[in-house]
Amino acid sequence: MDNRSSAGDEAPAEPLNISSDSATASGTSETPFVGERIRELRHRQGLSQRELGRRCGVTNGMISLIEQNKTSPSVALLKKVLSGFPMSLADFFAGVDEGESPPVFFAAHQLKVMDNGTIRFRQLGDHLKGRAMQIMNETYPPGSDTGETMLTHEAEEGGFVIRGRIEITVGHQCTVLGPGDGYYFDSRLPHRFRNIGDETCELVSACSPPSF
Amino acid sequence: MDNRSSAGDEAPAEPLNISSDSATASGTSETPFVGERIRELRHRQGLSQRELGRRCGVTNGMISLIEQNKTSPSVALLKKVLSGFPMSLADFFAGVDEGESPPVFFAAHQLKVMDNGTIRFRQLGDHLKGRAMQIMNETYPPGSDTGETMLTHEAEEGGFVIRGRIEITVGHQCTVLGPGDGYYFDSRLPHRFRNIGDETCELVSACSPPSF
DNA sequence: CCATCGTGTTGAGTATATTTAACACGTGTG
DNA sequence: CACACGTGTTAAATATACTCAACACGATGG
Repeated sequence: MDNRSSAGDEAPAEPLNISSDSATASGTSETPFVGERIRELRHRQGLSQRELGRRCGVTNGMISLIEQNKTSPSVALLKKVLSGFPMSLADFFAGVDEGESPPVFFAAHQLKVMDNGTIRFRQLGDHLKGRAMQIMNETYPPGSDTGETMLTHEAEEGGFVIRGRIEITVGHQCTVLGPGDGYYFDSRLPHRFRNIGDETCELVSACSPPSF
Repeated sequence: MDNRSSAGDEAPAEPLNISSDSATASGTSETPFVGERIRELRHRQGLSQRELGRRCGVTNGMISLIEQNKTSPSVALLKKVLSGFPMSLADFFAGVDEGESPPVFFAAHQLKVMDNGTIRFRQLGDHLKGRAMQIMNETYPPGSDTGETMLTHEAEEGGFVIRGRIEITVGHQCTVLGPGDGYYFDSRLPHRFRNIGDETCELVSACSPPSF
């Protein structure tokens, strides 16, 4: 009935550890910022390790180890610790790797242009990493269509129609918008932009956080 | 020299456990959303537990346990898992307790209008609480001026000029932008918008997070 | 029918997170 | 000086996270 001796169930012939994968995605799984941020938050509130521990139901020793990055706390424990400040998990991780971004102005010809063949996107700025938003000026010729789109990551997007008309479908809702109209929705919902008129449509959109 | 036998070093006469603290701050230290979100993200990418595990260097069994909320992963492991999508810790926790916001379309006459006397702001949506962005269509008559503005809270803002010309000062930088040009800066820097031409200027701006 | 590949789950063993209770150092006081 | 109280750190014990390898179920194909 069973296949216990079947050939290679789970044969990790090679370690497959992160060693070679370390170049992938966002890195090495080390999280030194956790300890630093906890200590900073605690000091800002003028608390000792023991005081904080008593507030949130965690031992002082554990807080010491976390702050020294000698352990990587479980999500559950980290939540307990943060409840002593108080601060949410989202807020804790939100400000982790933000660098101070210098002010920038963009002349029209300096914008990053992406072209779909038909639809043209003019984006504010090139490298969006670390930015809160992706702002674009989009041009839809008559008949153009994005097809059904679905962003994998959590985001919100919205925008204004500048000229022309465009049909927007979000989830099960569908409308045609004209100049001065606007939209705002959760990017995880499937959405589609389609120019069903005979005039080119232009709009300005913003997405937070950036989708790429 | 030492005080090893000192009275009550660390005398937790009462358990002081979370039992009574459970009502404090943001709660019970349970994090059921972690498993749900991981599973959702994995399905959205069409990955099996084993595939995801191989990508990020975590065993399939561990992913199974996480998705069932039978364990609370360490921050380090969660980071490894997310690197398989890829998604940052910040993005993961950012959308944790947001209610699903319904898609919304706004006809031009339904926009919330705010008026400075001279400058007119037409805002996408009314109650911005819980939203990632504040998107506005702004109209600056000739001679209008915001004066020096400084937001107290951390935010970024940017936008496009639709028509007319406007002088924008951010920190120590100053430029005049025309149709098709754009800007993007950190809201904490002092900034000022001024129409020094003889034509009304219109622009679309976005700010994340919303300033009010 | 049995074998093979796929999936997700689970018990046992190992590594590590977390607690408990001590330790070391500094400060003020009798 | 001894002593009480403050801080942060740490060894040993315990609880739990994490891995490894199996198990159970379903689909496909000989």
